[in-house]
Amino acid sequence: MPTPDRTAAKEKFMAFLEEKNLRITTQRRAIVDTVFGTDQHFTAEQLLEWARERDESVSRATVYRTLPLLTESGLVHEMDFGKDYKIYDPNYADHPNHNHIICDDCDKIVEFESDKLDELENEISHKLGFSVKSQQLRINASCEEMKKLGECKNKDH
Amino acid sequence: MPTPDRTAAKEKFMAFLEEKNLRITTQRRAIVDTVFGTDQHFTAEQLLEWARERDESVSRATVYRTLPLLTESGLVHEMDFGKDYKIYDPNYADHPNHNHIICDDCDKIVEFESDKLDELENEISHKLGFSVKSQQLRINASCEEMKKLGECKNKDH
DNA sequence: CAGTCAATCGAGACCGAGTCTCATTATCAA
DNA sequence: TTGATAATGAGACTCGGTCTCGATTGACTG
Ligand SMILES: [Mn+2]
Ligand SMILES: [Mn+2]
Ligand SMILES: [Zn+2]
Ligand SMILES: [Zn+2]
Repeated sequence: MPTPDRTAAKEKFMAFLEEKNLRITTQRRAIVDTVFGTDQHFTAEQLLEWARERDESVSRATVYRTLPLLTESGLVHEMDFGKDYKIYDPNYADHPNHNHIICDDCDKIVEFESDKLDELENEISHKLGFSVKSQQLRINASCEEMKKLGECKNKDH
Repeated sequence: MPTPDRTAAKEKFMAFLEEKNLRITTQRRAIVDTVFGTDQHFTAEQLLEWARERDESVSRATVYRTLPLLTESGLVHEMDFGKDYKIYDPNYADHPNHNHIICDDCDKIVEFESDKLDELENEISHKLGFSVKSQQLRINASCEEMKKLGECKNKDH
C-alpha cells in the first residue's frame, strides 16, 4: 500500500467540518493532524495519547466526539478485529475498498484490494435483492509460509 | 437456509464436553438445548432469557461461561455486526462458511454461502503468504428492491 | 447407594471501553 | 469587539462482559 496523500485527506475533512458548520478548534486540529499523519490502525486510546503529544489539552471526550465525525466523513473507518475495543483505519481515505488479513499468531495485519472480490460481492448482493452500501471482510490466518521464509519477525513464535 | 440437524450438533457438543472432561450440568443442558433449538442469531442476554424459560436457575455467569465453550467447539460463531454487544450464530454447525448481508434500513439479515468467494479468499491469502484459518464477511446494504416488491415488511420504512 | 472431590454453580463485586452532563471557554460571523 | 452558540475538560455514569468466592453437584469408586 503506497504512501497516501495525507494533506488532501486533511483538507477534505476540514471542508466536511465547514459544510456542517462545525468549528475548527485547536484540539480538533491536533486530532486530525494525528489521524492523517499515520498509516497505522489505531484505537481511541492510542489516538488520545498521540494527539496529546501535539496538544496537551486534548481530552478523551473530544477524541471520542471527533471520531464519529471522521467516520461520518468516510475518511476513516471503524473496524472490529474481535477485540473489546474498536480499531480505526485512516487508510480508507486513499483506499476506500481495502480489506485485511490478520495473522492470529503474530498479530501482523496485511491490507489488500481486490476488484474481483468487490464484483463478486455486488453480484451476490444483487441476486439476493440488496444494493451494497459497505462491506467488511476480515480473514484470520497464519503466516506459516512467511515464517519459514523468515519474513514474519514479530512476537513470540 | 434449510432446517438444520439440531440433534447432531447437540450431540457433537456433548462429546466435546466429555473429551475435555467437562461436566454436563442441568444448566448447561438448558443452555445447549436453547442454542441448538433455534435458527436465530442471538445475544448473550437473549440466551440467558431463553435458557431461563427452560431452567429458572440458569445464571448470567453460566451463560457467559458456556458461550466460549460453544465457540471453541466451532458449533457456534461469535460475530460483530457493529453494535456494542456480540452476536452468536448457531447456524455454523450446519453451514460452516456462510456470510451475512444486513439491511441497514430494516435490520433484516440474510445468510448466504459462496464457493467462489471461499476460493477467491484462499487465492488472495495464498498470494500474500497466509493460510486461511477463518473469515468473516459482512455486507451492509439496503433492500431497496425488496421494498419495491413489498417483501421487506420489517420496521419503519 | 454412600463417599469423595474437582468441576460448576449463583450472586454480586468489579472492570473498562465508551457516553453523557454541566459549568466554562473559544470560535467566528456580524 | 461582541454575541450566539459550538466545543471543551473533568469526571460521573452506562452497560457488556469478567472475576471472586463460598456453596453445590456431577461423575466416578467401591
Ligand atoms: Mn487498513
Ligand atoms: Mn448466520
Ligand atoms: Zn505470523
Ligand atoms: Zn430493508
